[in-house]
Amino acid sequence: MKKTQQVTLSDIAGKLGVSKVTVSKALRGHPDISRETAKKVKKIAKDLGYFPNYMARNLSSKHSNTIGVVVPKIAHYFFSTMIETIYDVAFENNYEIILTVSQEDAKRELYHIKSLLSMRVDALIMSITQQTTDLAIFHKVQEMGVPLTFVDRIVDEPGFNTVSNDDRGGTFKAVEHAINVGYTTLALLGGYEHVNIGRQRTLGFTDALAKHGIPIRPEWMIYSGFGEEDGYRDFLKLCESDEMPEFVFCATFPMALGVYRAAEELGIRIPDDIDIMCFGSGIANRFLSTRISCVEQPVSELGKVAMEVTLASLQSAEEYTPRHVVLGTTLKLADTCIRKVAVPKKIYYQPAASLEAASTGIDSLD
Amino acid sequence: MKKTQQVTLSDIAGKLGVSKVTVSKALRGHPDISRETAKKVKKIAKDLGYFPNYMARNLSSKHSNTIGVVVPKIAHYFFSTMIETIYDVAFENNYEIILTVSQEDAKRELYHIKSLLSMRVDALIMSITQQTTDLAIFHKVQEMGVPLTFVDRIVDEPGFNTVSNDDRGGTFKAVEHAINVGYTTLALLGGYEHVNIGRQRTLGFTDALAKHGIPIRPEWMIYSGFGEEDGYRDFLKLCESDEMPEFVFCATFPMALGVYRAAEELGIRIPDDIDIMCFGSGIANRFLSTRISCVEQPVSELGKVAMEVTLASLQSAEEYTPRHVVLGTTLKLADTCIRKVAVPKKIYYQPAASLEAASTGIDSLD
DNA sequence: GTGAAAGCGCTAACAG
DNA sequence: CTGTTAGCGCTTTCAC
Repeated sequence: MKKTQQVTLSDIAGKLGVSKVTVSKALRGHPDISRETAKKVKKIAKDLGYFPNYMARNLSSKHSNTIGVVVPKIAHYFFSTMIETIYDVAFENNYEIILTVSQEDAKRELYHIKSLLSMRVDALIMSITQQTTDLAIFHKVQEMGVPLTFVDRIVDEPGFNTVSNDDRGGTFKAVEHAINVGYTTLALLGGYEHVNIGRQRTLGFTDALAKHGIPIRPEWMIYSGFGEEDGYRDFLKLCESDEMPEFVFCATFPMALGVYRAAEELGIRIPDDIDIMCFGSGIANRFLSTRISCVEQPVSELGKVAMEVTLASLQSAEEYTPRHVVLGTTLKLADTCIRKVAVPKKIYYQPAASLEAASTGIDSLD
Repeated sequence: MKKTQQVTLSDIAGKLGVSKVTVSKALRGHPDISRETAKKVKKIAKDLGYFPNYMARNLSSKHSNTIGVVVPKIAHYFFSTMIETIYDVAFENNYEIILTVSQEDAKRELYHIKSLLSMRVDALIMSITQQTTDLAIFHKVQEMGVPLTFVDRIVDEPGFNTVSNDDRGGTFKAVEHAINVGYTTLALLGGYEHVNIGRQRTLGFTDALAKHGIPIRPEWMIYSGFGEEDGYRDFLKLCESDEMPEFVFCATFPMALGVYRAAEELGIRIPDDIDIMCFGSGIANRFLSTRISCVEQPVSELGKVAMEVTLASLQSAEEYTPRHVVLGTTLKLADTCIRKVAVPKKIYYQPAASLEAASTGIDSLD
């Protein structure tokens, strides 16, 4: 479809018998222009249905008033909430957001970053994918003088702003709580170790075990991803081991949901047979019959702070000094890990009757 | 922070001793250029870390390869899912999406549309807010020759593309199902009547009642919004009426969730004491102990079709003929409205004992 | 206060 | 195949 001829500054200028510079200034409220002409200009602009052409404006003014955002997912409680806040803060500050979605695909992420750079965004905010390993583009961004803020899924490199949760400390608190509750055999479903949040949450887990002199059992530390399906699969895998732990910590809420579903299908009761906690929460939690106790992360706050840090970098005249903000978490107890309920079970060492029951559960999985 | 001097076409041209036009063409794979020079150009471009400046490109080429999207919310199952699909289709077609969020605020919506127009998006996709009444801007968009596609929350005006659910038919199916199950006293929580989806779903409801000769009782048609809180409040209001219906249809899933919560707090059992269904679903449904039967809407499909329709409008040479796509829905039965279970109760006509129980429930609300 | 000139980085049209 | 010439619509000097 062919666009209608747009009205331009010159159109207004011609109509009023002034130059387009005057119009441009008038429209932007430049002090050069008299109140009177300004008013006249604005009226005509409105009558003509004038819309400034940002492409042209940005081309000459060298900045776009635009911030590029790259996230792995959007139909996801954590990200959509964070993004919504980013939009709100941007709106308050007259910035426009250009949001792109990598779908957890590093190639697509790279594509979007390049695209955003080509659109000449003034700054970049991103949560990297689980696959991202090549950091070259980030250094390129840095060279180009475009402030870059990592949020939640951060990159451990100097030179960039980072805004994250206290992943390690939060996990530590939760796991220590579980230990205090009385559990001595604890497992971790850690997502991916090569991803920052996975690594940090793992450290929080091992910190707690170390502090309380509980030996770490590698077979109880499982990594396969951060999603619900991963949690589901991890839990099944855990069930195959010779001995079951009393408690499982999941690196994300979706993973815990996967565990929840798997346990339900296997007829394993939470928290009676096995107890769980996780990092973060989601909408579904309110509606579970056994709501999962979790490390509550300040989701909106992450987005807000990321924007603030980014705007601050934009303001600083020359080089910006990268900032690193770590937000605190709080333990939120619901229906799990309230008191010790689990009885250590060694499924595969149990009498035949129980074994049978367990495997029936497994079969029902299909 | 000051941006680094960007490398331009001329830089590459200078380095290679050719003109910038050659470079421009080479980079875009224009057939004019020989394979050899093209290769050389690309190499230097890469070495220099060249990024095309889209502002400049778009300014001269008159289109931005960009589609503007305006939605009321983003941290919301329906919209985030739809948006994700929009992003996917855009990506496949080499379009960039500029997403804006109106937060159900008509002023903000208007602001964003203007902004998008100023960014010279090639087309617009939108779901209007619940407040939107002034359609002037949409006609302006039309005049400017920018294809506009409404999705889900559509506007009943000629000249625009619309992609929506079969709201009326879907609701009809559900309500008729409830009637077939045996219910004769049915209520509707309809959201807002002035919003298209509210109006259509209301029609579906009344259609079904009319067909089966069931009188419409205005006090059982409540409107106050589409959110969870609205459903919650509406249900409390319903409870205040002299007589309770056997069945309630909610215009959205969040509303049904509100009803669910309210009922739970009042000690009213679903579906035993009152049965419900709703239009649409959400993540939480899977985890409810009583999963709500619903009219399933093709959420991703809405986004996909909206994009396709929009792209088609973009392709058509001159004027585009507006298309109106209505997507079918399917009835998805879960744990509600399976069979008639409700016993008509007239709470306020019951013996004192029951009355007391009921009001205790209400008190516990705080 | 106002405007003329120059140019942002790129593409389109045409000429060689 | 390659290059020249003209802008796209706006802002930024810098004269007047």
